Amino acid sequence: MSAARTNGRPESLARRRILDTATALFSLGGVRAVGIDRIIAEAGVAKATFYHHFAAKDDLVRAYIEELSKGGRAAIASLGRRPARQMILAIFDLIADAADQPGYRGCPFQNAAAEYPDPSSSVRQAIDKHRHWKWGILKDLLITDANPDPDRTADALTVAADGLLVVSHLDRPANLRTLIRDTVDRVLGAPRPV
Amino acid sequence: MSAARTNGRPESLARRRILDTATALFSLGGVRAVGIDRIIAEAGVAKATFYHHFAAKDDLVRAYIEELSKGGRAAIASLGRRPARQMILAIFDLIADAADQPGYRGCPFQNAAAEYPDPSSSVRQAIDKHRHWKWGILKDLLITDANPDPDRTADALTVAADGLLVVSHLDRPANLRTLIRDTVDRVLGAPRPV
DNA sequence: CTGGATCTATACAGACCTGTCTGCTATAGT
DNA sequence: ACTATAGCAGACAGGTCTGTATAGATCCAG
Repeated sequence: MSAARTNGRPESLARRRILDTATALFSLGGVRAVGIDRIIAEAGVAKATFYHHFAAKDDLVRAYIEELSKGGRAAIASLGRRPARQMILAIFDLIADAADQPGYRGCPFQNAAAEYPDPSSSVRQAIDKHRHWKWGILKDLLITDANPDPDRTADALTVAADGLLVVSHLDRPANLRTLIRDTVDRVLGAPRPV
Repeated sequence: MSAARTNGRPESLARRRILDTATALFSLGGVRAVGIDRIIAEAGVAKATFYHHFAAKDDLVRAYIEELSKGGRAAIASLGRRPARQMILAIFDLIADAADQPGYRGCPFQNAAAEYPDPSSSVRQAIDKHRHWKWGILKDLLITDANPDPDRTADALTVAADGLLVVSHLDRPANLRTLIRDTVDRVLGAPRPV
């Protein structure tokens, strides 16, 4: 599956290496802080090759965002089927999984957005697309769960997810998984343990 | 009041202009994207003067964070006294006030943190200090409100505040004030309107 | 009245950045 | 066999960045 691009040819190996390297470096160090020179050096690729595949750095950044989005979709798809409520909890647990990774630096979508002030930039548009997709996933699960107000509750869950992503990075709470469960329970109105 | 620094002399006018200019430019454009040259140009200050007051750019960034923190404290202090629960809601409404500002670009603390990956940097430490202070404010209000678990609920409110700051910027919901009230109600367990 | 602090103006070093260009090689489809 | 695609290597232009240095003006306290 999916070693192919939109046309028939297989994806270029060099392009793949560039994208993988960029994903690692951007996530760890931020977008502006990582230069093209470093990316092509660590990817083992000539500069001309880079600019053959990407018209400018911003195109790489957009591809990086889309790569992250693809990864997020795959992570959720691989969760398997469960009841809607458990599904939501499993999705939120992915936040803890990410935070457990060494070198976790917070949500890369939020971080990238912070470096692109212009909301009409292609990078921000790619981020918007991902966020809209994720919101739709949550809403669908809430509908399945017979939630009385899925739109509004999806908003509240989005707030919770973003907040947990920020807190998991900046405050590094010891009991993150408990905090996640507690937060989801508060938003969905479940009885909270003492 | 308070035109004085730690020593007896009044705060330097040039330093004040630098800090005001930096606050405006950093908030709007990000930290890395705004250079020293632009700051001193718009502040109307010589470069030597800048480096007389700040040893390096990072010192200015730390001062910028502390300036923002001071502003946040002042904003909360100026709310006046009300019952604890209303106080919490008033604090959260400050998020909507900020989002209504033209050129709002999201929480400047979150944005600055995104540009400083190293948690031990002085910038991140200043951000940590501010976050800890804010958490304490919320906890104290929850104690006053006779909340059964003020620590855990302060965590949940912090999650809510950070999430609302992200969402108010990236999603720009039309009914932000309603979303804020709804979120706080869910976290504190109040009956939600249909 | 003298020395220190504050300030302006400007030039410069050295690093790093993005993006272009030239040359050359190898492979694969038509 | 020809040509388009993909790739490597490296130089280079032109800009921006931080931070330092030089040289002089102003003001105030001891």
